[in-house]
Amino acid sequence: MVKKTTIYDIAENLGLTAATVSRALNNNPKISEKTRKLVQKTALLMNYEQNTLAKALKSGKSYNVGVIVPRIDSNFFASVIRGIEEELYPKGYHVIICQTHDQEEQEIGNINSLLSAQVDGILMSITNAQTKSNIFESISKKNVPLIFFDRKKDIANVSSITIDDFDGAYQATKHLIKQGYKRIAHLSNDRRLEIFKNRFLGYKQAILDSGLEYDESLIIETHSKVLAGRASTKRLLSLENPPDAIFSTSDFSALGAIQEIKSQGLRIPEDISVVGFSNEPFTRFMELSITSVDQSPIEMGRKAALVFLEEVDKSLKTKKAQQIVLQPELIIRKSSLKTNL
Amino acid sequence: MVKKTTIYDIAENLGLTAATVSRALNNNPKISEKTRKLVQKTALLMNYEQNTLAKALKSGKSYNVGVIVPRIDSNFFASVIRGIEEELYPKGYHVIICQTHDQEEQEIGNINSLLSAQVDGILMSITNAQTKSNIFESISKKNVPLIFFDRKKDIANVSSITIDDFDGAYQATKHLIKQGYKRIAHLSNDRRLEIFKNRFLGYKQAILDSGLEYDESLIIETHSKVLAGRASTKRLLSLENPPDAIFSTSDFSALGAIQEIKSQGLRIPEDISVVGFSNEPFTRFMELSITSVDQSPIEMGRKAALVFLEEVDKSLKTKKAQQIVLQPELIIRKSSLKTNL
DNA sequence: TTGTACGCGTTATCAC
DNA sequence: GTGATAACGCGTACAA
Repeated sequence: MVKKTTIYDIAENLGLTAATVSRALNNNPKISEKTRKLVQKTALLMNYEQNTLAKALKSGKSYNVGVIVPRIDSNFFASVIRGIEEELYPKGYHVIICQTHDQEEQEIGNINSLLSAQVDGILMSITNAQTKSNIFESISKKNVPLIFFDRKKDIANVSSITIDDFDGAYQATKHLIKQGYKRIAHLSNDRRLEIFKNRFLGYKQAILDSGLEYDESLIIETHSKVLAGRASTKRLLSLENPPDAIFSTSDFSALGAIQEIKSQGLRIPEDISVVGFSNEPFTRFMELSITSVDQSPIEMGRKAALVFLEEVDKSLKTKKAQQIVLQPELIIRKSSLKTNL
Repeated sequence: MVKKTTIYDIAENLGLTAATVSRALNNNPKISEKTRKLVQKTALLMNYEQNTLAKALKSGKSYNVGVIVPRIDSNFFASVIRGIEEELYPKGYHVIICQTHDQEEQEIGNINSLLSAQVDGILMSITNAQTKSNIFESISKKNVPLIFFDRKKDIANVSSITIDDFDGAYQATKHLIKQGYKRIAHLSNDRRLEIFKNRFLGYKQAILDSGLEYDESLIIETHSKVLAGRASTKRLLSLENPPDAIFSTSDFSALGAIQEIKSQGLRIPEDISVVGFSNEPFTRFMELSITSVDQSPIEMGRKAALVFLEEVDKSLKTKKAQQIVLQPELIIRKSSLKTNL
C-alpha cells in the first residue's frame, strides 16, 4: 500500500502545523491568503486526498445515505434512485443501495447494517406492512433521518414522498368508464400497504361516482408479477359474468392479464380493456402498448433527497415531518383506447 | 443525538480498561472466559454498537465496496449486483452502487468519488472503450482491488469475470442456421468493447463455418435501445436483398427489431427470425417470446465478489489476476423456432 | 494569523 | 490475562 499523504506531511514539508494546513484546506476565514494558496498548491503537488474516514469519525457523519427498495430491477425504483443520486452526489453524499426482495427479514437486516455502517440517513420504500414499527422508530430515535417514498407507513415525525395513488387510480378507472366499459375489475395487491389501499379506494370511488355497480367479485388481490396477474385474470375470465375491463395496480400483473386474455382468443381493447400502473418502459414498447399511470419517479427521488438534506443537520426536536404528495399522470395507450380503432 | 455507548463506557462500568473490553468483544484468545462473558453481556445490556468509522480509521478499511455499472434498471446488471451482495453481505461488506448512464465523465467521476470514499475495492462493468486506461491503473496503484465483470478492458493485473461471448454468439447464429435461415443480419454495438467485438466474431465464425456467405452489409452497429434497434432494422429491411434472420447483441434492440418487422406486416419467425442477447425477463413474457442468450448474471456477480475477497487482503505483489469465463446458455423461444409452427 | 493540545472510538504493542 | 499508551487522520477550542 502506497502511504497516503496526510495533512501532517504537508505541514512538515512547509514548516507549518497540521492545524494550519487543515484550516487552509477548509478555507477557514482566519488564515492568510498567502498560506492558503501555498498549502493548497503543495497539497495538490503531494497528491493529498482527504481521509474521509477520519473526517467522518471526527464529525460523526459518514456522508453515506442508505436507500432501501424492494428491488432495483424495476424502472420505477431505479429511477427514484437516480433522482436521489442527482440531488445527493453534488452535495458529497454517497448512496448505498439495499434490496429487500420483498422479505421482511431482509428489510430489518438492511436497516440494521445501514445503521451500523453509520449512514447519515435512510430513504426507503417499505416492503411489508407488517414490519414492526419499532424498528422504524429506533431509526428516528438515533436521530438518523428516515424518509419514506412510495410505500410508506404512518409514523410520527417521519416524512414521506408519495404520489396521489387515489387520484391515479380514480383517473384510470374514470378513463375506462368514459370508454364505455361497465364491468371493470381490479387487480389489487396487499392492501395493508397504503399505496395499494389507496389505489383500490380510488378505483372504487370512480365506480360509485359513475353510478356503476360495485361488485366485490371483480376485486382480486394478487402480486406485482406477470404470472400472478395472469392467474388472477384467468379467474376473472371464468366468472359467470366476466369483466369487460381490468385496472391493475401494477404493470407487471397487467402484462400477465394481457397474456391470459390473448391466450383465450379475446381482443384488446375491443372485448376487454387493460390499464396498468407505474408506466414501466415495457408498457410503451409492447406491440400492444399498455395504458398506465406515471408516477414521476425521478421527481419523487429528488424530493426525497431534498427532504433528507433539510433534515440531516437538524435535531429531532426542531424538525417538522412533511408529507409530500405528487400528482400522477394517466398515459393513455392502445390497451384501453377503444375509440381509436 | 443520543450519546452512543463506547467501549470506554463499558470499561468504566466494569472497572476494566477499554483495551480489555475491545479484546473481549473481538474474541481475542488471551482473555479469560469469565471477563469475555461479562463484557459481552454488559455490552448487550448497554446497547453497545461498534463504531465502524473508528474501526475503519484504525484498520484503514471501510468495509464498503463500490460497484459501477452503466445502469441498474436492466435485469442483467441488477442481477449481477444481487450476486455480489449475496457473497459480500455475509462478510460484513456494504455495496455502494454507482451508475454511469453510459457517460465517460460519470464513469471517471464515480471512480474518483468511490476512491475518496475509501472503498476497499471496485467492481465494475466499463462504459466506454475509450476511457483512458490510466484512471484504472491509478486504482490498482492504490492497491484497491479492481475487478471487471461483463464489459472489461485488458489491463495488467486486473481480474475479470465474463461470459464466453464468442461462444454465445456462435451458438445463437448456429441455431438460426440450423433452422434454415441463410441471410442472417447482426445488430452489433460499439465493437471497441470486447463483449460486442466477441459477439460479432462468434457470429461471423458461425457464418463462415457453415459455408454461408458473409455479407458486411448485414452488420449494423447500433445501441442497446429499443428505438435504435428499430431504426437499424428498418435499414436492414430496405436492403435490396434483406435478411431472413437477425441476431442482435442486445435484447432491447431485438425488441425494436421485432416491432419494426411486425409493423411492416412480416411474420416472425416465418418470414424473418430474431434472436437477442441477455435473456432479459421481457423476452420470456412477450406474447412472441424472444430467443436469447443467458449470461448467468447472478453467478457472474458471485464470482466477481469472490475474486474481490481473495484480493482484498493481499498486497499488489502477491496477487495474481484471474480471468474467469462463464459459459452462456442459448434459450430458444418462439421468435426463432420455425419448426415448432 | 498561527500553534498547542485534545478528542473522535478503536485496536495493536508493549509492559506487568 | 489485563492495563497503559500510542496511533489512525482530522478538526477545533483555546492560547499565543
